[in-house]
Amino acid sequence: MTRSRSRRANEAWEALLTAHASLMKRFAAEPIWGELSMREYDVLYTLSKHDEPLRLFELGRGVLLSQPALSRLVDRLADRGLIERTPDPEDGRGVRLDLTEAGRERQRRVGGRHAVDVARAVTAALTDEEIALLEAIGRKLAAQGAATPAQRNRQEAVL
Amino acid sequence: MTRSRSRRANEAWEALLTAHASLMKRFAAEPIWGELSMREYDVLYTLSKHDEPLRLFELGRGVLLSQPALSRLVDRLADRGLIERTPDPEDGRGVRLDLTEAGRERQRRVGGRHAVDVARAVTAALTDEEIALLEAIGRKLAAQGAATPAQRNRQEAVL
DNA sequence: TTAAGGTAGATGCAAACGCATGAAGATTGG
DNA sequence: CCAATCTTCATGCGTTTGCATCTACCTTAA
Repeated sequence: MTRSRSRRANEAWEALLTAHASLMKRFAAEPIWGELSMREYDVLYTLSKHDEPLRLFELGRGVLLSQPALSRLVDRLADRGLIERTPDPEDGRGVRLDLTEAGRERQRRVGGRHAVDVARAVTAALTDEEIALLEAIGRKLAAQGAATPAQRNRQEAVL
Repeated sequence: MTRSRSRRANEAWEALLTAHASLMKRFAAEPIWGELSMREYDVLYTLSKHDEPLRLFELGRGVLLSQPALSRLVDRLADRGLIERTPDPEDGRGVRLDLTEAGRERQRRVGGRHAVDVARAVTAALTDEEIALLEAIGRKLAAQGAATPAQRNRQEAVL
């Protein structure tokens, strides 16, 4: 019945969490980051993946950080000249974020070294087939996480 | 050649990161946590998995947190009566950490609700086979992360 | 035995975070 | 058209984090 399937789902999730924590520690310990924290790098990397500037809230979808924290993280990166912040002409509330040339260059430098470490760790642990499966499974899970934005009006509605 | 394999490894890792961030946000948004942060819950959960008390540094292996931060997080949980902290009789430097009855009870309560959410998300996204694969792959990656504790004496040794 | 070096955990302090809230532009319904 | 509501981002403030460092204890080797 469902019992076993739920249990297995939880065990798989725990395995994912453990893998995440374990490898993140490993990567964080590598002497490749320079002045960047991993979170800052994550933001630079996300921006580097997109050609058009991103809105702050779009950036927020990919980053595990509260909106105010992200807002200030972007502040700092802008102060350091790695990110350009311009008001969105199509939405007076919004901000358009883009890498500066220095930011793009910095991302490439650090990203190149980091990619080596990632490849080393992942290929050492998994076969080609497992790597492909991990990517497919990760995408499915990510899609699931993004869905169903909210339906929590129960408790509040009652009071 | 190695090129493609490295690239695939990086894409798989990115998929894992995205899945992690996406689902963590989802779970964090659930109204099940009460007075606990997810990090605090993580510590309670880790302790609940072990019968004997854990050392602080053992706890640290599973938690993505610096040693001082973990030390103080445990402080707070002890102040709240959820964790018991006793000096290790076999190692004068060490501390033995265990859940109090209140801590165990709190973990069970929150953990039960959380497990439901995890199962819902994971089973909605994956087949039984994928769930099994995710668990196997996660364990392999975690083992890889834990291995090779350190061999960074190159740069330092040179100077 | 004891000096040198290593490991476990705690603490001072500045930086970063989350929550609550605010200001301002967008959107929607009457 | 405009009031009410929602969305986007910023800011005040108390809490938590990380880095550097310290103390205390363990281990090793001479």
